[in-house]
Parts: sequence; structure tokens; C-alpha cells
Amino acid sequence: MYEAITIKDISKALGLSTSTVSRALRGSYEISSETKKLVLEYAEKINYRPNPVALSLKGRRNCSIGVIVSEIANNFFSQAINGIESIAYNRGYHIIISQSHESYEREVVNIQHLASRSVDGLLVSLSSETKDLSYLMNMHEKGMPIVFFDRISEGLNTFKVIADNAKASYDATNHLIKKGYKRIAHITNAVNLSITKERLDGYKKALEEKGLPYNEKYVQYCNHGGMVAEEIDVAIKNLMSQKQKPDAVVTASDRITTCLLSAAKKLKLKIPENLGVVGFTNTNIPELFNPPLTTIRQPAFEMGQVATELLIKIIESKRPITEFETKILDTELTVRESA
Amino acid sequence: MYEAITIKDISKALGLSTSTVSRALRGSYEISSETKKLVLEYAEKINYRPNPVALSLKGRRNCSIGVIVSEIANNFFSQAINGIESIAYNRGYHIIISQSHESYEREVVNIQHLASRSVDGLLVSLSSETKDLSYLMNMHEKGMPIVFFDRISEGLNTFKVIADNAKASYDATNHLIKKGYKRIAHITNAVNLSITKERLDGYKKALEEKGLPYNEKYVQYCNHGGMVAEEIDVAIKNLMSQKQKPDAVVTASDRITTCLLSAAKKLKLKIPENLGVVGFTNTNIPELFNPPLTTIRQPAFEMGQVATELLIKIIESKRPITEFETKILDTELTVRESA
DNA sequence: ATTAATTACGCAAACGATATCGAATCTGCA
DNA sequence: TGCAGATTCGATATCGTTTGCGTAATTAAT
Repeated sequence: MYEAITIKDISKALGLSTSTVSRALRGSYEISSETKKLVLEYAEKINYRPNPVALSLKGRRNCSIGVIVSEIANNFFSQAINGIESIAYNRGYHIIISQSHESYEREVVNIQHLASRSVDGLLVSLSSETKDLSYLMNMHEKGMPIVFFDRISEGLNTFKVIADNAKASYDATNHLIKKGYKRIAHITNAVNLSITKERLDGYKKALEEKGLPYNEKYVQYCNHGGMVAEEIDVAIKNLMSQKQKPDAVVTASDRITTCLLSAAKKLKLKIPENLGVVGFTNTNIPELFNPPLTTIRQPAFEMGQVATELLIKIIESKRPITEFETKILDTELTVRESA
Repeated sequence: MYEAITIKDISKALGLSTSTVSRALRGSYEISSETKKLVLEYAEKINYRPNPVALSLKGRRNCSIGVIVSEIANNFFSQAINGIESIAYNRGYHIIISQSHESYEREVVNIQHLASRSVDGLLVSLSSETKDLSYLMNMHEKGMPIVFFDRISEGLNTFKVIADNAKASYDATNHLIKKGYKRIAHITNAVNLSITKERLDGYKKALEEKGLPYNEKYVQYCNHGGMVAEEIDVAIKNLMSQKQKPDAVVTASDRITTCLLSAAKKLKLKIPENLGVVGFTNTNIPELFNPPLTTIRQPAFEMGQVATELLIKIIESKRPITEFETKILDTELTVRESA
């Protein structure tokens, strides 16, 4: 197996004890400056790197952060991860990424694996299946720093970073209403996700304010967030088979938006004439779609950054933090041709 | 900090030694079946999980695989990672993902971090800056299993998994020629990447076979693979400022393709009338673009799967493997409206 | 000169799990 | 009864690092 230089190699070469070398490396005041210099220079010369595994075992900080998201192959999450990495890298942390694929079981397995590899903290965006948070609460109580982002839960008292989902869908719905659409549907994510509730609230509020009726049948849930293409087909079918077909849709995720466009193309539905579309999406090429998409863009990169800063704040805090807040970041509605 | 149940807790509770507990847990023949049963049941009851960090330190297998790619926010790589994960998960391995962001320095830092966290093996796709592989060769000689995928190097004798890039760009170029395009350009990745050479070869071969001249000025390299938008703008400007403007382009990456479409839109260039486009891209919605894209799709998911299977084969092999092969997977040309 | 304080370092235990070696108990056989 | 061999388990070293404690050597104070 791959073997590296250890502190023992240094101590042998220099005729010192391992403890002296260790302390010299860490700049302890107990070591004379000459010895320090000797050790430091030799370590530099042979390119010594402390073994993080041994450090972990000793219980010291690890300088690594575990990240769990449902799916990497998703613009929002890959951008968020880039934000996470940008901060982590600057602060000397490494990130370890896992995917839950919207499965509760895989979420638990992966998070436990991260914890047992002794990451210093966890950045969590919940799977759409997750209802029981006891495993996370357990870890949290035992002192594992955790910050939620995007898909959060009230069950855990810690920092949370989200987009202003309610306002975003309020704005989107409002925009459609202003454009003259009357029967606005909402295709959204799994029902128990925090983002789903937040977005639904904004959607309802906009309808209410303009005196439009709220029709339960106009809200379709995709339990796999659009990762399973069929569920979106079913959702669209459900919408379009109603007596009063909707004339516009607010879609709540990247996949849902694109699948809706595909379905509309198959059904020869003209956008925006037959169907207005405003979508939550973080694609960087909304203008290249046919038609160019009116989008709500979430500040994914910034969310990752803010969440990471908060997590590192917890990790590096001397005394336990008890006051937590939820950061809410603004979204951006960009009007193009789809509505 | 987060603390878990150890073998010591079990031994204390059961009045046994840690060695007995350890052996019982691993099913050693030296332990009586009653003791085994006792230990196993108790371990199950209190939900004991061996500490992977301690196992790593002991030098045993870790059941984790390090992955390094240039960019996660890239359809090809995120799909490849899903392929990697699908195999790894089934075989009981966890994956740890890092990004080089096309930087040699970050590649080295991240790979060394992965190695020092004692992953059992490495799945590597090189950054576009990487020329010096000595650090990887070093690890490889010391016994670290390594498999390259997509962006490979001849410098290391190990398994490699690539798409049939030469054939892919040959097919793409050929398709454009058949469609009547005469002056076909090629916007591609960094010059020292293996995929760049392979794709250029196929491009040249197609031109040669049809008796079309090869014009160096028609080949533009993007050293950041399109991550820096300007470099693509420059490439397009370089192409379009020539006396004999190209009438078609073969683009070599997702980003390059989409940036080209954006640029064409700005320049009011009509696709496919003024400019034929065939692009290497793994987007799952090529038909939603305007116009629908003629694409070369790489078998990203399968590449990830194959690479992972090979890596696990090396990891779990009793004796060192000395015979390595390079797997070449077929790509898929799908004709749509852009050419 | 004797004691106290300071400096500079080494010894050994610890983190959690495993493996080597050795020891205790039991069984079978002469 | 005595002894070899099998069976079952424990003590200990180990991985690489940190850390509490001990101690020798030097310096300062009385």
C-alpha cells in the first residue's frame, strides 16, 4: 500500500523523540528555537505531511466537511457545491460529497459514514423521503456541527440557509397573473420537503391576493423531484385531463421544468400562447431554450458559501453555540419569452 | 465531539477482552460459537459500527474510493460520477469526490489529501493543466491502485477507460461534410489533454478522406474547457474574423457548445443555415435547444461504471496486476436540426 | 553551597481495531 | 495418571500522532 513519511522517520533521522518532533512541528513553546528550526527544515525538505487518519483517531480536527445532497447532476446542487468548496478551500477544509438520490436509507448510510470518518461538520440538504430526523438529532446532540441548506427541517435547532422560496413563487405566480393567465398550476417536489411547502405558500398567497381560486387539483407533487421522468408525465397528464385545463404553470425544479417543456413539445402545446411557464431553475443557459425560459434563479453558489461559513463558525467556535438563525437569500426572477 | 460505540464498550459490558470481541465480530474460527453469538447479538443490539478511521490507521481496507474530476457542474462528469457510485454502492464502497477546477495545483493537493485519508484507490480524470504526472506515478509505484477515465495519460501503466473520441469526431465531421458544409472548424479543449488529441485526429482524418484541406486556423483551443466564457468568445471571434469564415463547427464540450450557441445568437448567425453545429455534449435535453442540437453523446455513466469495476478489481486482487488494458466505449451521434 | 525555578526534552499512554503470540482449559489416548 | 494436542481466549504491540508527566541540565535566588 501507499506509504508516506511519518513523524517517526523524522525523529530517527534527527535523533530526537517523536514527541519533540511533534511539538516542534506544532510550534510548542517547550521546544528550543534551534530544534524547532532543525525539525521544520528537515520536514520541509522531505515534504512531510501529517497523517490525517491518525489525527482523526486522536480526536483532533480533521479539516474536512461532509456534504450530502440528493443529486449532484443538478444545476442547483452542483452550483451550491462550488460555493461550498470556494469557502472551504480558502479556510483550509476539504469537502467530501455524498448523494442520497432522494432515498432516506442512503441518506442515513452516507451521513453515518461521513460522521464515522470523523468529518468536522456536516452540510445537509435533506432527501425528499426523509421524515425521521432522529439519527441526525442524535449526532447533533453528541456535538456534531450541522448546517442545513435549501431543504431544511424544523426538527433540528441549528443554522439554516434557504432561498426565499415563498417570495420567489409569489413573484412567479404574480407575474403570470399580470400576464393575464387565469388558471395557474404548480408542479412541485415531494410534499414533505420544506421547499415544497414554502413555494406552495407563496403560490397560494399570490392567488389569494388577486382573488383567484385555489384549486388543489392544480398542484401536482413529484416525489422524486423529477428524477423519474414518468412522474412528471403523470403530473402533466393529471393537469391536462381536467375540464378546466390550466393555462400556465409554475414549476419547482430544473428537471420538472425541462420535462414540462419536453412534454409540451410532444403535446404540441405552444409556449407561451397555450401555456405560460415560469420555472425554478439554475441552468446557465435559459435563453437557449425554445422558447427562452422565464426563470426563478436561486442563489445556489451563495447559499453554499453562507452555509459553509456558518458551519466553520460552529466548528471553530470555542464555546458551544446556542443561538441559531435561519438565513434567507433572495431569488431572481428573469422574464423571458416563456411567460 | 461526536462519539460512537467502540469495541471496548462491548468487551467491558460482556467481560471479555477486546481481542476476543474483535475476533468474534470478524467471525474468527478461534472463538466458540456461544461467545460469537453473545458478542454479535450485543453488538447488533447497541448498533455497533467499526470505526473506519481506526481501520484505516491499521492499514486495512477502507472501502472508499477517491474520485477527482475537473468540474462537477458538468453533465459528463456528474453522469460519470453517478455511474461510479452505482457500482461502488453495490460493492460496498463509498466514494469521495474532489474537483481540480482544471488546476494542476489543486489536482495535486486534492489527490494527496485523498491518498493520505487512505482511500483504497483512485479514479482520475486529469485537469487540463496537468503535464507532470510524477506525483501520481509515485503513488502508483507505492501501490496505490489508480484507474484513469476520459482524460488519461500514457505516462502511467494502468487501466484506462475512454470514449472512442477519434471515431466520434470523425463521425461528426463526416456528417457535416455529407450535409454539404465545406469549411468545418473545431473548437476544442486544452491542447495537452488526451481527449483533445483524439478528437482532433478524428476530425483531421475525416477531412483528409474527403479531400478537404486541413486549416490550422480553423482549430481553436479553450484552455479552460469553456469554464471561462471569454476564451470561447475569443475562439469564435478568431474563427469569424478570417477571410474564409467557417460554415460549420464541431465543438468538443458541453460548455463550448452552449457558449457557441449563445455567441451565434448574439451575432445573429442562423443555425444551421449560416453555421452547422455538431457538439460533444451530455445534456439530457438536446431537443429543447433552439435549434435542437445534433450531438455526440459520450457514455458517461457506463464509463464511470467500467472504471469503477476495474478499480475494484485491482483493489481486491490478491496478487499485483501487471497487465492493463484501455477500454474504449462507443459514442452516439444523434442528428437533430443544428446540422 | 544549597535550593528553587526554568528550560528542553524523553517516556509512555492514549485514540480504536487487529494480529501475533502465548496461556489456560479441556479432550483423548496410552 | 500423565501428556500431547486441540480449543478458546487474553496480553500486548502496532498503525501515526498528541499529550501529561517526569527528569536532567541549566540558571537564578538565597
